[in-house]
Amino acid sequence: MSKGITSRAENYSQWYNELVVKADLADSSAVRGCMVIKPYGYAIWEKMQAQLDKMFKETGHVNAYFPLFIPKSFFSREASHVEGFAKECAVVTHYRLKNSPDGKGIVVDDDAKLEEELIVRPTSETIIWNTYKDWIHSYRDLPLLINQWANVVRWEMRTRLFLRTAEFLWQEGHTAHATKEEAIAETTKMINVYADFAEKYMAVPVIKGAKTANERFAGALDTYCIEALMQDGKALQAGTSHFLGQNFAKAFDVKFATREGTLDYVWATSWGVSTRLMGALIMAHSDDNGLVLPPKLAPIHVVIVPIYLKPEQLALLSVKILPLKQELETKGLTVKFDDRDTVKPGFKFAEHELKGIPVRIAIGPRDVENGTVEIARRDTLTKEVYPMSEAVDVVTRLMNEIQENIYRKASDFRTANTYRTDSYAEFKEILDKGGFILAHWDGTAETEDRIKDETKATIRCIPFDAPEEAGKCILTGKPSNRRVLFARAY
RNA sequence: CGGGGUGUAGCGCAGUCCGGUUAGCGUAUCUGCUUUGGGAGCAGAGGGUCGCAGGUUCGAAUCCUGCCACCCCGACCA
Repeated sequence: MSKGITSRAENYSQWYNELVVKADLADSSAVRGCMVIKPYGYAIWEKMQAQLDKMFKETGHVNAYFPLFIPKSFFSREASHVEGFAKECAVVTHYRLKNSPDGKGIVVDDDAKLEEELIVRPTSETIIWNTYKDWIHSYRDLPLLINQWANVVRWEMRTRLFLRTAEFLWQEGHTAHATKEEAIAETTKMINVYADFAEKYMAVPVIKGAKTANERFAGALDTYCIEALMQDGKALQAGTSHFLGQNFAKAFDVKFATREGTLDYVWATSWGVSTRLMGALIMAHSDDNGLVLPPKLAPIHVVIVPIYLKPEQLALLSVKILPLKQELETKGLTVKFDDRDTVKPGFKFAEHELKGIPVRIAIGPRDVENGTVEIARRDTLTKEVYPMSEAVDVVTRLMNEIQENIYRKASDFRTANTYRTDSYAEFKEILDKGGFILAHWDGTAETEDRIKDETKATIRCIPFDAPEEAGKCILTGKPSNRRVLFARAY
């Protein structure tokens, strides 16, 4: 890496603070571990939301909303779930404040203690399954395919902007099915939706696979995930889809009358992606000049910068620019005409690059004279002069080219940083450089833990497409029949 | 929760060890003129509970005590 935003930083938090703050995406908030998502950052999230929501609906899901507060007793009904989440929950214990007797501000009113504490949801399985009990009685009520867009709170000991904030925005799908097979099919379907979204929209290549028992969601029988590789060589879990079996149905007593007239517990799945995807997007593509956004998720596709000396010249340029803007908009593009007279063109160029706007058009008096425009692309930082008449075609073509190019770049990067090794010594060396490692593992939690302790590497997943291959565990030498994906992760 | 660090103008920092002019620099902001095809220049102006509370002192950003907040490293983490 050369000089610039990505290389100046000594660690990723610093990298992040520098880029995220400068590109106007988010700030740390006054509240521990939380963030303020700024308008430009939120606009990117809205684009993600819109596309994901469309994909959920295309796969038969509908949206609903469930409470933020979960009675503590709900939580303890599923044993492994409470074990997985209890340590990191925010708890509401009182419902009133009062003026402090000493006149110094406000204190919690001890008389207003809740009989049962409320947990601020870290995930909604429990409150949703408590509701599903009333909604599901017959096989005719199934499948129930619901998604919720919400905020959740997890009081993590250590937070990182976008990657692990105390409060974050996400969607969580919660489905109920009559059969095990159907629930597993749903789990697979949704991990595929996530993978498609990551690759086709975010332009981030991902590896689909199953989590090991150690890394599985608390309360799930199986967890599928997509894993992406960031530019610093660390892995990021970008989305998960869980097969919950009948665990929650049993915990919340959700039974249904089958077609055959028997009574059975329903089969469940849950799946989610969060604002962490913003982190993935930033870390996967950004360069030393700032953010690089895939056109399909960029809030602004094209910025037009007029170059002029006097206000009269801006008026003349506008005559050329406004019709061009309009024509681009009819092609479905979002176009910003940056006619601010408070900053110079050079400043605008740098600013739009920092924000990752895919294409920039500059028009000055020289262009008006020649009937041309200058078109610059963010991904390659190259610029060329075209006849005005070709501008719309060039820009629409560039949208596809840039989308493909940044995917290819990320994909090439991943290929170059994915290793296979059968030597534990080499395994450790590779980890220090960063990247994915495909290696054999004996399948035991003990080995997985020991590797984690010794190297900080975790098994990201057992890739679905891992071919059968006889080998020996990298640590113990015991037999293994396929390679699994190791990496240091966020 | 353990280890380390930092709190001084919107932002970034110096000053603190060794107390002493009116608390300073960069940047941003405002005004004016000149500039405008890659982050403008000059001149002037405004902006401060020095994290909070107490103490020592003729005098505290600076020393002492207590507290708070944030950041980094670790433990932890669908």
